[in-house]
Amino acid sequence: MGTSKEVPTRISGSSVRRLSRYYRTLDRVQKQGMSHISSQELAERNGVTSAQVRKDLSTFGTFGKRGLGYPVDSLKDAIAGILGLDRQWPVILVGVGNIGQALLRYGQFRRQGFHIVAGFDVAPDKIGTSIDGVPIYRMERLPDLVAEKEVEIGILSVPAPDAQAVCERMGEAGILAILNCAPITLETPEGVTVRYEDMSIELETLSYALTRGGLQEG
Amino acid sequence: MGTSKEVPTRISGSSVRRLSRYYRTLDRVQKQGMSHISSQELAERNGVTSAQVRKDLSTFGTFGKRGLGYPVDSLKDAIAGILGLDRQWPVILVGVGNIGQALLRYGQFRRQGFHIVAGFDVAPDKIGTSIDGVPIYRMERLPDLVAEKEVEIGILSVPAPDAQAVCERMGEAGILAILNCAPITLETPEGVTVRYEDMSIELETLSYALTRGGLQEG
DNA sequence: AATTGTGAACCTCTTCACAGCT
DNA sequence: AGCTGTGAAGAGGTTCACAATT
Repeated sequence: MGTSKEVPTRISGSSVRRLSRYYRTLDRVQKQGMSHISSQELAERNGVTSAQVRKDLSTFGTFGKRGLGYPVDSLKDAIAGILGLDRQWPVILVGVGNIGQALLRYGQFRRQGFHIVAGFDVAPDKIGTSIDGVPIYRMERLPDLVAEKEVEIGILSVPAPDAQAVCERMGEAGILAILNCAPITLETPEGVTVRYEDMSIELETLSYALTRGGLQEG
Repeated sequence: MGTSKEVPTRISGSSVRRLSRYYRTLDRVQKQGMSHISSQELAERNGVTSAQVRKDLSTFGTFGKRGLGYPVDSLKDAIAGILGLDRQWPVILVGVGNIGQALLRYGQFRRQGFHIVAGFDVAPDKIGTSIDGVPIYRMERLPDLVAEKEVEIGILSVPAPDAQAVCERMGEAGILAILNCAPITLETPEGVTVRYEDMSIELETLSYALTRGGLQEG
């Protein structure tokens, strides 16, 4: 029965990530036919405390029933609404190299509502082809395709030395949110949100943990 | 001249990630022939404050010269030592699918000291082949190859439903650190460190930012 | 004059603990 | 009795601001 509260001013990235994980859990238990779930169980399945789960949810409304737990169906819908997963997001991908191609072929995104509608690259042998049904265009087409398909989200998977320049072109083309897979810190254009997907850094974090023994936080 | 302090008990993941980024910046400016760099400049290039940079470094020792900044060469070496980047890390990869193959072909890891020495899969048509020079084995070979090559780090890139079981087999085989690319929260075996590389969650974070407008933290 | 290293202040996120529903 | 929702307490991480040093 998600009583919606006033929009909370600003939520931390970690809190949003946890909501995504709860959503997955709810999707899974829903398929198993479970009708209610307690903060305790949601917590255990996600490696956090039950207080954390309740706090995260209470930021956005009152979803549970005391003594009973949370109704799976309506909580799932509520989180979908909060995260904006109750719609389709057209996405473009710039950089159809090794990693970019794998992402184009990764069907999971589409299933979750993120539909890659176009790829972009500079390599002449890639332009004009299509990968897993996604057409590959030359970089010059970026602005008009972003406008035409009303795309707000872009995946950046070019080599590190090109990433900053491409990031700027994406911003100019009207992209508002970038998932950066290049191993470099970007100077973000005004009004654009950037998230990092950086495997090298995570490997180095593991290297640190093995070298020094132990890390705070999951 | 990195005076090493007593080993700090426990460092946050974010702090380690920032050190990785500083390391990259140092690598870049070193190639440009810069001999010293200030906390201010290191900060700007990484989107943090100069106090943050100084605090991060001071956890591990005294590396700078007041009035001058940090000597690039020796600071880079010091961070390499802290993160354990002053050696080669043999790595195994389990799950030679779409994403796994891209990672096998991604040369960047090797350049950073993470050398994928073997891939594992259940598909008979993959077993016995090799991808970009990395031989692919059947899952049963996991324990003996981990032992033989003295591998501590593993990349997990199997489909979500198989991830928990594979994670446990990796733990039993002697793997101590896992980079999980499957979109699911793992119940970590005792003594094993896990990091998540979860593009779907980052996309959902972007979806949230676009829907609700704004996110805390970079 | 410039810039580090760091205690103290500040802020944010997490956990506690318990009142209040069901 | 069971479990949520939440104010208050507690931890942890970040920034301030300035003495110390080159």
